[in-house]
Amino acid sequence: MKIAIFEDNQKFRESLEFLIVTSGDMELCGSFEDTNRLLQRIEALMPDVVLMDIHLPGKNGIDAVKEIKEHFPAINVCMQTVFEDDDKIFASLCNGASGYILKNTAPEKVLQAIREVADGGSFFTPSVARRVLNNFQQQPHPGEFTQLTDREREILKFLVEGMSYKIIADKTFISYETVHSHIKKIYEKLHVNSKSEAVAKAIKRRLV
Amino acid sequence: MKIAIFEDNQKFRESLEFLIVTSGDMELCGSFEDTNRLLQRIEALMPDVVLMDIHLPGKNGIDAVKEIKEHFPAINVCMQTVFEDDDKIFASLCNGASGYILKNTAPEKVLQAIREVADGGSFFTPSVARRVLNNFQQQPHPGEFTQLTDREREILKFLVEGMSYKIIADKTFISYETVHSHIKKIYEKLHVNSKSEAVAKAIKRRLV
DNA sequence: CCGGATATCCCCTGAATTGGTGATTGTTTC
DNA sequence: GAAACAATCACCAATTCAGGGGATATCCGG
Repeated sequence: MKIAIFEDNQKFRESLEFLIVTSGDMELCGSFEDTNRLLQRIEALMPDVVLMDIHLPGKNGIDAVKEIKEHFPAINVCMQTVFEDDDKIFASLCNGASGYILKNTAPEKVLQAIREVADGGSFFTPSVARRVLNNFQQQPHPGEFTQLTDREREILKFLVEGMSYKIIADKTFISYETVHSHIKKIYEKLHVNSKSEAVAKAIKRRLV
Repeated sequence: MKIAIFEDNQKFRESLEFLIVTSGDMELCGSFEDTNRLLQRIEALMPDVVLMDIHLPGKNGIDAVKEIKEHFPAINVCMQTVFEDDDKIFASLCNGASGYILKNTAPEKVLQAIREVADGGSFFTPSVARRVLNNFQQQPHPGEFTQLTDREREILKFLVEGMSYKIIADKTFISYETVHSHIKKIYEKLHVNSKSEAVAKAIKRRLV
């Protein structure tokens, strides 16, 4: 299992190197303090897992992940950084990182994270996992959808699928005008006044 | 740290009980094979963490989480189950679970998960973490959005915000007819033929 | 039995959207 | 230098939507 490191802090980089080479099952195939010639380096080394810092000379780690995943989707990247804010976490994950651990993570946990990531799994520091989860849960404002009747919810779903009044009328065996009525009611309850707004709200509040 | 268990398989429940009582830092405050009188039990015991199975006599574990979190938001719940399908995972997490581990998880990892969850963090089995992550990333079909030009993307965003052609024209300082043109092009590229479909696709493929 | 909520249907009008078929001007690319 | 693309604008016809009126029928709780 080949590991590459991108980390600008020399002390920290050296301790990571030590951790890898003494791990027993990993091979350190590269260790860099910047992201210069990123793709050439990656291509030459073809690591299984990349440990990536965020603050780096050259392009930052978040953009680096994107590039790596674009060109080498099979390589799994694990972020390792001091940053714990939603922006950086989500940007990294959206760009394709498979793991996200903080720098205060215990050495054996770091190795564990690398192994999981290499194995196609994911590993988050608990506090990061919590943030991901919170974003995931994003409770619908209680009482903004519950107030929709079953029929209204059903019709809203059809709207989300992009159907016209007429098609919905056919699908549900009710008249065009009834669809119209329901939708008027939906708009009123959701405080919107067009199909696209209703669709946007429905999806964002996870009705789909 | 008080732990309560809900698990219908007797063997498995007993091994969990053993694990907890021998952990050193945890106290087993309750262990049940069904969800009857769920809230009364919880209220009487006030555990810090609940280990919850999904398949249970009485109401299932997913609904149970919802009830617990509604009435006792401070209690953290960790699912422990054999199910690894997106539906059950996401339903549990949306209902407020803080962790999700599979039944084949090593004992020490289970304890670790409980500790993390009690601490306000989250813990996922790596394969579950991966699913959460995938849902989070929702890869845009490569080349379905990348093919949109900057201008088109910009206009698509306005559509998602629910704006009309006219408003978009004003916002972008171009004519109504140009907006019309761009939108025609967008529909063509996304293979849709209405605002709401475009909006749905844009949101689902994470353009927002 | 009444009021309220839900589901169904109808009409009308003005506004917005959609789908064609153009055209012009740059820029980039081969 | 031609071809391809992006961005801009225009006109027209058909369709769809949005918002405003109404009207029944049912069911449910008090």
